[in-house]
Amino acid sequence: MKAIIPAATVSRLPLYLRCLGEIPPSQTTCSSEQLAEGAGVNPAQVRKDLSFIDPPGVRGVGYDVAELRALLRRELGLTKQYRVAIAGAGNLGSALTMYPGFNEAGFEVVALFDTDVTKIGTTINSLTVQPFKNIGAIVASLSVSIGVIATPLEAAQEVADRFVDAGIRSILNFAPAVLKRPAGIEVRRVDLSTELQILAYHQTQVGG
Amino acid sequence: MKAIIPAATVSRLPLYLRCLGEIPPSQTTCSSEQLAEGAGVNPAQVRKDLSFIDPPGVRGVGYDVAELRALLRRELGLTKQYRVAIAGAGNLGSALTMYPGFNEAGFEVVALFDTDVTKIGTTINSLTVQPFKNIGAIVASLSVSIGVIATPLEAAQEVADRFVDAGIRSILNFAPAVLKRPAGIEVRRVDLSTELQILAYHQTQVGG
DNA sequence: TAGATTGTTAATCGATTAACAATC
DNA sequence: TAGATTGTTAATCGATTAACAATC
Repeated sequence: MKAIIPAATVSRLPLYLRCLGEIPPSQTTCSSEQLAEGAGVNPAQVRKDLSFIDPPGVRGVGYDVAELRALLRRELGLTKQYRVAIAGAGNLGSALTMYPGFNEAGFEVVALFDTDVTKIGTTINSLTVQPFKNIGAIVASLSVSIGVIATPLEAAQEVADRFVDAGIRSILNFAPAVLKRPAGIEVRRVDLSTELQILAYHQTQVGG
Repeated sequence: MKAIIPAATVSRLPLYLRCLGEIPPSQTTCSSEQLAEGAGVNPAQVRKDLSFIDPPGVRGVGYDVAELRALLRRELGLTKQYRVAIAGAGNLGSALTMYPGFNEAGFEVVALFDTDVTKIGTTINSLTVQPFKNIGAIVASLSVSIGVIATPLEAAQEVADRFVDAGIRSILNFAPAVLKRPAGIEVRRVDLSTELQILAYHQTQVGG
């Protein structure tokens, strides 16, 4: 069992990884200050974060770019490919299916579900929309490990329950719902309307 | 000037608001425990959060649903309508333009920009895609106050700069970039790939 | 050696929560 | 009154950051 990395640190590691990817090959070493700049955090934060993963840093020199990159990928579990299923083939689900960033980051969308009979059987990004009731068999046969909920609010809890039944333990939820789920199931919520509401609050603050 | 509400509290207020919206009209009062359940937090957290906005709570009774709802909407600045401009008319930008949750929450997408000449002039959700270079005039004439970046990474900083030039002070950024910007400009970042990477990390933890 | 930069400690800061008096 | 539930304090917890010895 690996050391437990604080959640706040885990959420910053991908930023460091991205920052490393933007460093030109001519530069073989980088400092915590450079990573901090790229991630928008404090240099001490970077060093503290990296201290959880036994980093390849050399005092007076910095971090070896290639080594740190490989280490971060290993720690984040990105050395293997993850297969993703998306529930909800509406505008958002379709856009996510075609989102290039997922593939770039090593994730592959392999299944797309909907309950709407007018959508089932249609093809989006060379993926045929499947009836949601087949989720169990499809998730098992395609070894899906991450489920994405891109359905309306009303369907979200039901979809989450079926995902869990099908053996999925990681869920990315775009519906504005706080999902009930058993222990051990990780849910990340992306709530687009809430993000705008938070921005709206700040407009009231700065004299807008 | 209003009291400053901690950022963590601000990000939970929309959850309480949503929870209140789901309470049937027959129930005129609700407890911190009920709100906590709906938002997935501790009841003490709810009371503490609400204490920043002088809540209409009555000891032994609870909060008046209608009053608390109105207060939260007022505090979050949701009593007025906000106009939103989206940069990037690709799959994600198109999906966001059609996202029903924005309108439900009181936000109106009034402009959609792209630099791609094959997209300019086409119509998405009855909105004509505009050339990005016209952003200044359009933002001013339509009183846009929130900008959304749904472009590829390469264009994100440039779009942010133009948004700021055009007078936008609140930005929702879907590109995986940490944007440089002047003080007083609020940016919320939604990084879809990073969310998956965080989920991937947890799969390495629980024995996946 | 002098300069640079890490790794780590300890201090600071802020957020969460338990506890309970106030009070309906 | 007894029971319920808020508002608030104080304790706890965890995250951030300044500082600096270690060391290349």
